[in-house]
Amino acid sequence: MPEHPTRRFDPDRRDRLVDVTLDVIAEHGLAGLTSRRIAAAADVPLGSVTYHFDGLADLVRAAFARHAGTMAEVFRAHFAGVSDRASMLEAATDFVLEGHRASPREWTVAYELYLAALRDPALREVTEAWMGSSRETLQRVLEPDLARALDGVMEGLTMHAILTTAPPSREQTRAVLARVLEVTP
Amino acid sequence: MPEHPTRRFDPDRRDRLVDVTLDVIAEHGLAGLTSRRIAAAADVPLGSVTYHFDGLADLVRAAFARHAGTMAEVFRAHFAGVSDRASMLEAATDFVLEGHRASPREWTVAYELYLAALRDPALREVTEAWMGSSRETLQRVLEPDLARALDGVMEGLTMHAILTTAPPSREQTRAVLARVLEVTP
Amino acid sequence: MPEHPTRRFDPDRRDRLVDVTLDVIAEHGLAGLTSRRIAAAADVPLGSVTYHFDGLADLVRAAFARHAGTMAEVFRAHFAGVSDRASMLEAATDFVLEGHRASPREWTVAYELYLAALRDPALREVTEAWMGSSRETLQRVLEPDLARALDGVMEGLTMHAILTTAPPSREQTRAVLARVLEVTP
Amino acid sequence: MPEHPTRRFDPDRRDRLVDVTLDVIAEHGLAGLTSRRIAAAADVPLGSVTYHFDGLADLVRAAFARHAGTMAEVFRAHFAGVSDRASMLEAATDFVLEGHRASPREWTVAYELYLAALRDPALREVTEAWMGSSRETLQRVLEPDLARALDGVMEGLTMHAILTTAPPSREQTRAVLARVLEVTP
DNA sequence: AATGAATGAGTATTCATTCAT
DNA sequence: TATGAATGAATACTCATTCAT
Repeated sequence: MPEHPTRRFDPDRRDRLVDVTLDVIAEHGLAGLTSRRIAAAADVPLGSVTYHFDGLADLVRAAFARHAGTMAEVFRAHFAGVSDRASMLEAATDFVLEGHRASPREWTVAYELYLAALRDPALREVTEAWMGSSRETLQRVLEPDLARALDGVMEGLTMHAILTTAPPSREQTRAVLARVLEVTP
Repeated sequence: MPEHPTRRFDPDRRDRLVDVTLDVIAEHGLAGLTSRRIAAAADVPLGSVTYHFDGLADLVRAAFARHAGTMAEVFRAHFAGVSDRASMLEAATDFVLEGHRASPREWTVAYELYLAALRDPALREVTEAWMGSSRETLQRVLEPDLARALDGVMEGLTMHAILTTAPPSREQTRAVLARVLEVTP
Repeated sequence: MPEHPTRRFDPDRRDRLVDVTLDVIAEHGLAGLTSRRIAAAADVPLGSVTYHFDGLADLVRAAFARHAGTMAEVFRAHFAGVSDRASMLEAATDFVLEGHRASPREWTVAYELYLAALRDPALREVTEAWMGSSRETLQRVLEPDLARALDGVMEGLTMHAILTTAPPSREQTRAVLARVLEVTP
Repeated sequence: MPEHPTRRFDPDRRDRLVDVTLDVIAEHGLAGLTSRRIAAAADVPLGSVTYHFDGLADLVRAAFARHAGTMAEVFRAHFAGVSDRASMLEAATDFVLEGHRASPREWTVAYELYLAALRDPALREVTEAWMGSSRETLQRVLEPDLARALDGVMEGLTMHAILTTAPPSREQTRAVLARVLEVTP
């Protein structure tokens, strides 16, 4: 008695493959991503992967695009209530600290995307769009140069927080962001 | 007609394999790193790779360790002449701008290392040591918290500069670093 | 967004599949013949191939049978006006020269059929019938042995003409056929 | 106890793969040629095929080249003792009759080569060289035009003899060749 | 009657690693 | 000491065919 009694109808499969691909990238890295692992994680026969996508690269692009879209939306939502620099400071501080605490998986995938984008122009479009979206979000309150600077600074602080075993304190993070934003802490 | 005319004496081979491994990682990513590519790039027989190292993972660790060591030393040298916050500002600004201009290859490899370290504890030691060295360098002039903050900020600005098609201007970079360092620009 | 806008009524589809199969064989060879290529070339959904035929082998047989039938009819028509050896010589000369010039595609398919027939008895019937028809056509004017000989000789000359980059001249071809037919040129 | 006790040294393997490839082509046709079948027929692990050759196409080219070379040499040897048209007639008659009787396998492979050459320029070189060699052999005794004609005629008669269930008689074959060669039978 | 989704067997090829030489 | 030949596991991908809809 087979484990999959010939599942003939599964309309969300394409979607699930994309999600599962991000899981596999998070766990094994792009270097450890294989069709087999994806198929196994999605509980789907191997041939299904190349049936739904034009090869693994195509699936990877779809997955990264979804990830970037999700991340951009999370970013937008996180800063939705911000109306001035003072509240921006609080939101940015939270973002860095929560970011590395609550979603290391997401950041790991994001860094894989960054790296892959250096070699794949199609992914470059994804990262560009994501960056653009982030800056737009920040520019609701900040002038362009400052938005860009803050974006870079948050990125660096988050990254270091994720890479370090000893994460920074809230005060440290808040203090440096306050100076970048020229807000008196 | 052998491709390798029996090069029997080649004492630097182990070293060269390590260097060449970094080249291959820079060009093809960790995902595209194979023993065969390394051997070909080093103009060395395939068996030589697993003869000199206990498998590919071992060679990768040696390569990343060398890379981190080199980068730490470059960092130390770059900030060697810094004696106060004002000169630190200039050095940091140069570092970010030159970094993304002059050595995208090195940064690419560094990001590969960061990601790989998330999964390989042995590499984690390498990144920790590197980070420690960087902070030590900065702490010659800055108090620990500020050193740490500057390190993260520089990382983020460099990374964004490398990922973006439109790099930041020197003024922008300098301005944000000045605020982080609390130096009047 | 379906690629095929539900073409529900298409009575000639079976026929078209047979024709298109010959096209694909001509272009990619029997080794490169796949259901997918046929479906794509016929602008028909993949399932349609195995819906109308009992598998690919069945379709291939139908296609080769049609090809042989068409070729036999062309042959018959070409020699329809021949009434004696002299006019046979002209017709045969034309056949060899036009054959390799005007329809290399058809000969290519024919050779694929010959080879496939060596392994598939069902196709053997097709080639036997075709050969029989050809001889019958020639025997309208020639005695059996000569008909058979001429058939073989024309085959060989056509084949060499198709395979060679430098095709033979009309005079050469005519001269050798004249001797075979014992007609004073 | 494995059937292959890790056979580590087998210097003729490359050669054997080429020979075995011709066997598989003879039995299954180019359409039925796979690396697995070759490996199994050569009693060799699968990876060995692509270790010794740059892909299956490369091996196929090597195999066809060897086949053509062998066939050309057989041809040369067969006609070595011929000194005039009369002895040429006998040799040619034997060639056609023995050819289809003694070596249908060889001719099958040859026809596969002809077809493949229509699509692969590299194989075209092989067939051109073979044809050139054949004509050279015949031109030792015959003028160029006649050599060419005889070559084509023998090809056609052999082919028909192989394809037909009822082979031609020696008298028939001899008679038509005599007329082509303008020798009184 | 017709098809798009699905599948598992099969494809060529690449891989890190082993080991007889 | 060093290597080229060798291997079997793994790779991505294609295939003819099935079948629920």
